Amino acid sequence: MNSPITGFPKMLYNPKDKNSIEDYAKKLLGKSLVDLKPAASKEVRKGKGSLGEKVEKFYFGYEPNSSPEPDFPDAGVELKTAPLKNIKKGLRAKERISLNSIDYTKEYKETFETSSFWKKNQLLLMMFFLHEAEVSDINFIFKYIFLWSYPEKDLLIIQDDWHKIVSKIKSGNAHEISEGDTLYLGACTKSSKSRNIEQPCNNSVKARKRAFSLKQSYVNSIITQYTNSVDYEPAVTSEELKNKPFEALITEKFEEFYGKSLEEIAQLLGVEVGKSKNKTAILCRRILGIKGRKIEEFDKADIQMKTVTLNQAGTPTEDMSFKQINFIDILSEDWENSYWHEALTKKFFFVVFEEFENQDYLKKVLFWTMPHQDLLRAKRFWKDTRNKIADNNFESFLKSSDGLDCFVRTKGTAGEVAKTANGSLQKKLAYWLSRTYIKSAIG
DNA sequence: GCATGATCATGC
DNA sequence: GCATGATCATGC
Repeated sequence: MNSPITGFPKMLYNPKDKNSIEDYAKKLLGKSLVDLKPAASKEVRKGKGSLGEKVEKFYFGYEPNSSPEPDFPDAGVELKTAPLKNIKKGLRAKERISLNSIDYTKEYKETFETSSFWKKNQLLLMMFFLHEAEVSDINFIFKYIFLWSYPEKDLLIIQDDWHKIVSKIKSGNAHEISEGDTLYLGACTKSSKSRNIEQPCNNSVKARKRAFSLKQSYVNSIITQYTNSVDYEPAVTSEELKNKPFEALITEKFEEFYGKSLEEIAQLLGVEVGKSKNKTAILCRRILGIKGRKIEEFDKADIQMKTVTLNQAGTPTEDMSFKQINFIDILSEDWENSYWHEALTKKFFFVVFEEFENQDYLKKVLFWTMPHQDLLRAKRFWKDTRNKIADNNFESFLKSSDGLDCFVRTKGTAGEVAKTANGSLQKKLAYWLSRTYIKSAIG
């Protein structure tokens, strides 16, 4: 134990026994920290992570620390308090879970088994609480508390993720690490205020400070597994993952249909796809053996599947639309927590068809993450758009003919309008990526 | 062939 | 009822 607080009652739990720790933690279910530990109200610290520190100090009775060991070293248990949000369908992860920060100078010398991530985070005591605006953290109610270890199949993907992150450090590209590089285990940026730091294999470019993290989408899957509300189907098996990386396995499943038309593929699979606008998306799921709507690994990794149709010149026939611009929300965003940044730092899965004599033929598929340089250009576009909205200037957004990667264009059902910050109404607009840019991305 | 404004189909 | 992904229709 790390320096127990003097006078703390002995043996509320056995710090060497994971089950004892879990049982003791579970006494907080349906309660807030201050319900059981009124003394916590004296602590003045606020902000992100402060509830976790208060739980450590007032509930478990040890001082928060930044040790490379798990919080309960003898039991191998790392404590994680994590916020939930309430949406229509129930409780969901409010954000990713940040784990230990990455020491670029050390991590790349390790194997997965000796890595800082694995040493500290192989067994997590999850303490999910419902976050509420305008409520102080000691009053948040704990909803789910349980020990979490990674299922074998997830762990195969997480190992691969760890190797991807480390290989960027090794190749001197720590400054180009993106959350879209990996599937479940991410390398998220630390506070935007922290200065860039040295990386070991590249003396000329500093890198953002990052921490290992479980992606928000993966945290959601932890919750749905715990609450038995899984609604997705797997595209690959553990056995397959032992032989090949996820991306290669998925690509293979599509390769056997390269050169075939939508109709031919449907026929070969013995499925009916109809004529709707989402027929391609349905067919893609069928190719992966998915009968329903959700693909387990795509869902957990938050991979954006996008279908692209090329004309005979090899240019996509359409630009690619994203969400509507929320004219009010964008004003309180900064770049790193903006919708557009989030949308572009995800991993994409492009399914590319080629149009020929009114038929669409499957040409290829690829996983893609936006390169760092392009993201910097997207940032300039986003700032321009945000500034114009802030100035109530809705007449001069960057548009398709400006020839940039990103532009603003209308979107929405017949004549729909949306509110702006000053209460006026404007035609609904969306973020778009130009077909020229998509062409260069899919190569 | 492309830029642009507009709208559809689906699902939640 | 509306957001989202996708596509259409028109004009040049």
